[in-house]
Amino acid sequence: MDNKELARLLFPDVTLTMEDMEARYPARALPEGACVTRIGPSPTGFVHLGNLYNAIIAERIAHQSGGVFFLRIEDTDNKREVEGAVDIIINAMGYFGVRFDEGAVSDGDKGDYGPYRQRQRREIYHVYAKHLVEIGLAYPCFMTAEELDEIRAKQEANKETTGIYGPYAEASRSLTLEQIRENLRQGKPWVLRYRGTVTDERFTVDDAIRGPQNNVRNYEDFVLLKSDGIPTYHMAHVIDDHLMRSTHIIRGEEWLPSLPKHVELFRAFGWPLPIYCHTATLQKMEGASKRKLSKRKDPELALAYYQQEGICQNAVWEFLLTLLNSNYEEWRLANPGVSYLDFPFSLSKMSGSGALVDLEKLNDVSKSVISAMPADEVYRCLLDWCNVYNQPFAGLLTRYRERALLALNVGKNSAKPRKDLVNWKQACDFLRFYFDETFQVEDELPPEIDETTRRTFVARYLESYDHGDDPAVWFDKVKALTAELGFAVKPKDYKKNPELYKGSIVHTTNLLRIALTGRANAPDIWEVSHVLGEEVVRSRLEKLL
RNA sequence: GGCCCGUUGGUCAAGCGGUUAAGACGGAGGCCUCUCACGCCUCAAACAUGGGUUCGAUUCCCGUACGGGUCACCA
Repeated sequence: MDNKELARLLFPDVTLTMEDMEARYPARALPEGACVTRIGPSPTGFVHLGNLYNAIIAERIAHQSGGVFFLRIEDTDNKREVEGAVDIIINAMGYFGVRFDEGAVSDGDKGDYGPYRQRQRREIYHVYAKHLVEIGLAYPCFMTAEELDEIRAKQEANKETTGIYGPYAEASRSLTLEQIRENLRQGKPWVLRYRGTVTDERFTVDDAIRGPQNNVRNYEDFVLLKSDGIPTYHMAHVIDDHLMRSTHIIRGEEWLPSLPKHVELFRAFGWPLPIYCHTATLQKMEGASKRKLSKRKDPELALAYYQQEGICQNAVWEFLLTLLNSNYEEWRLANPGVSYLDFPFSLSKMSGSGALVDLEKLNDVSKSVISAMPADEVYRCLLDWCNVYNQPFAGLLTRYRERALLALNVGKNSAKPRKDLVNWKQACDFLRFYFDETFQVEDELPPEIDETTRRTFVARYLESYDHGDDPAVWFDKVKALTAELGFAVKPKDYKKNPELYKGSIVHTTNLLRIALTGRANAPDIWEVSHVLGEEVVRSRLEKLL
């Protein structure tokens, strides 16, 4: 068989060579040690946490080393592609603060190593496909789906390893040039297969996360080009990451089993292997066992879920960073107020086993993150979110901007800042009482206070109320009034001798709190009063007269 | 089923031959306190299992069990 002739027959349009490709995509001019990484999502319309998880690793590795991080759209499967999916990916990544240096952008490409959409790289792949045919490492296969099924059924019946390899590839491998020419002339569909080697030979690849990975050398005649001329993932990965000069391949562990194929191809082309980093799969608890997060059953897997819930972008990063590098929390404690981007991220600190996504933990991280953010930043984020998901509230935030900023600042200046806000959705609910439009009395007034006492208390409170009082003076007045009406000023006194009092200061302050906020659980009364302003304070209290 | 990866408290995890086996979330109790939140203190809670190697194994090796992944013209 004349391989050169076969190559010309199969790829008549290919005129460029591998050398041309090398010239078009030269090695990147980057400082020593700079890493080039990427994410390669498929445009299925569904972006999940795992995508972000891997994106964060790749982004950190690249930017921490002064390298390049890019976005490549892996759209080789046109059956799964969804309209607008590329924008969904770009927007979701953008929402969570993942910034690309180059790659696919909404209306095209940015960068010198494109195209960054695999379907547009068809000609590039064909150069390499042709080369493999020329050197006898690839051949066309005309087997139909039915024939493939038959082979599989036979293998299963014989308890043999399934797939196309060795003897099962013989029929296709041994087609003569004439037979191939004839098949092509008849327009029979074909795929290009790699010529595997059935052997016991093993090889070891060092995974940056998992250490040495030992595997049997690829024996399969796996598919390189599908019948539409588009490559499979295996082929595309090897060629793209070589030409785009990726130094680190960060991808899920589900790729580990196909590593032999990739190593085989890198060697066939004579290229150096990139550094593989196979990440653990995010898991979730189901009953008593863990399982992989699935997009069908787990809404919290979709990045869109975090957007809808209004989970703060920084919180998601911090949360994922704690999963990725266990020393992150320790570092954060030692470095409050510093950007998470300053954290020295390390691949070797990553665990090879799957982490469980714990929403409780996320919420805890989230509370701390928001609590540490300055009020104006919280305001900005909250407003951004509301503009999309809660427009009425966005209107209030805009109309009462000053008051909202004050409200978001409540408890912030203390040594132990409050952690009232968990996410933007919950924040809208929490902040409702600051605005008359959304204020409502949700809790019962304390039953310890009868109606007459209530009226007297409120009337006297309003009489002596001076909006200019500082917290200490204000509280002294409350205490005096509380005592005067027969309530214990110290809750402990009441606890000890309940018969001596009508109730305690807990009840009188709760009366004020509920009148002002509608809730028994709310921040400091004095602070709230000063956010609301004297007019609102008086009007809300007067309703109790 | 074959191959691959993994296994420290409920969860995330530190540990890298000798430790009272960290820490965080969650849980329980307490303190602080005008409620709540915060903060602080205390408690309960773990090395899957059987063999080796070793003076000594959570740590190294092998088997077993369990969990996960993968076996496509999907990525």
